[in-house]
Amino acid sequence: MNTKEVLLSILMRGPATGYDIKKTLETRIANILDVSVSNLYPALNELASEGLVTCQRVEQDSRPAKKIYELTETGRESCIAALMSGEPRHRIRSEFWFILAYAPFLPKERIRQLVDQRLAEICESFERINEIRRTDGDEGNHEGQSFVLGLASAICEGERAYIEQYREMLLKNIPEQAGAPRGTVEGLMA
Amino acid sequence: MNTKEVLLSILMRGPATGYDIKKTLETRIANILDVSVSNLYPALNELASEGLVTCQRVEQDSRPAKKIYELTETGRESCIAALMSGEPRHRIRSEFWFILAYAPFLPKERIRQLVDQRLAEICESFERINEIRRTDGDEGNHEGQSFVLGLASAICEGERAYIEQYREMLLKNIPEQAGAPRGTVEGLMA
DNA sequence: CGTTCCATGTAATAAGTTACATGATTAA
DNA sequence: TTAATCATGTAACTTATTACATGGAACG
Repeated sequence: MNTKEVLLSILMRGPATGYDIKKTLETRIANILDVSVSNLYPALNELASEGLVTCQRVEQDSRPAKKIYELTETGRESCIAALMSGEPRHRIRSEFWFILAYAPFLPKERIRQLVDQRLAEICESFERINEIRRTDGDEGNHEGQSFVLGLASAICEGERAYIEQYREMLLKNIPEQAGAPRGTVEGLMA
Repeated sequence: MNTKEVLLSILMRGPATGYDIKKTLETRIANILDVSVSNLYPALNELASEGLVTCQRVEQDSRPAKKIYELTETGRESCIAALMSGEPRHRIRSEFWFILAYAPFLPKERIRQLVDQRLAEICESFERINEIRRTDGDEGNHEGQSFVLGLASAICEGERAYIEQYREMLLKNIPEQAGAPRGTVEGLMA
């Protein structure tokens, strides 16, 4: 599943400008699927030249001109075909978790800083998600959307609760100064 | 944080062969940080030519020769320096969640299939994590390791519970046949 | 007077993915 | 006999990241 398929899926909900899509990627989708925004405009132009979307330029006064992208019938079919085949992957890439697991040789102060930073990040996404849920509450027609927002929210809450519960225990077991590693990878694999 | 820094961090726990590291990436680390394994051997060779690790070739009978990589003092310092600076990112890339949120226009049968597939995946990682925790239980010296495994396990359990609780509600709201999209992105952003 | 919002892009480089390539041993 | 484990890599291709580039309007 690549950027173009993501864009087509978003456009299934209706026409939008690049900027609209960018906002959607940064607010709604960031909690769910981290996509590179910088590739947005080139990708939209490619979709247009492939005939999967149409592009209509609209002049505005006292604002830059915008381009409204809309799915063509081919684009709609192409999107559905892509989402019907292929198995979706669920990937986590948490440098934070990795460091906690694989770098207990760092000074305690650094670990403490990382934990607090992560807690702050979780609170941020938690509030971002709940803000969206509050907004969506008015309109009733977001089957999958509200399911997934609830899911993301539940996971944020779970991570927060776990960290707060075991935070002190983790820090207690780390020496104040940077320590030496112990054991070998072979030992760990045994 | 790139592949090389991940490799250095793993080698902080002791010398290992490429294959050892590969196994570690696939079992322990896969739940935490999804890294490309294919880049492993080239990256190890680059680390060796940069003087951050040493490489010792060991012949074996009735097995292919292996190469044991070990951190140099420079490599150790370089690893700590990298992990002390830079802010770790926590990214989720779930095509599964995205499809549920942005593609309720897919046929119900496909959604059902995706949900069941995800549930099976969660069970797998849950068991993989618990297997590792059981193994680690014997040795006592994995401060961060057990913290993070507990965290990953708690999140798996949270996701599983949420999906099982709301699964039927989600499916009930999706029409049997592929439906039309409604609303616009602008509407959703309001 | 500085920052955020709107609105669009390009270019260079770094990284990740997929497929290819080999080959003996051991357990089901 | 089929698959999995051990053990290493290369090459081509597709993505992602980072930095650059512009410019007016609105808000505090």
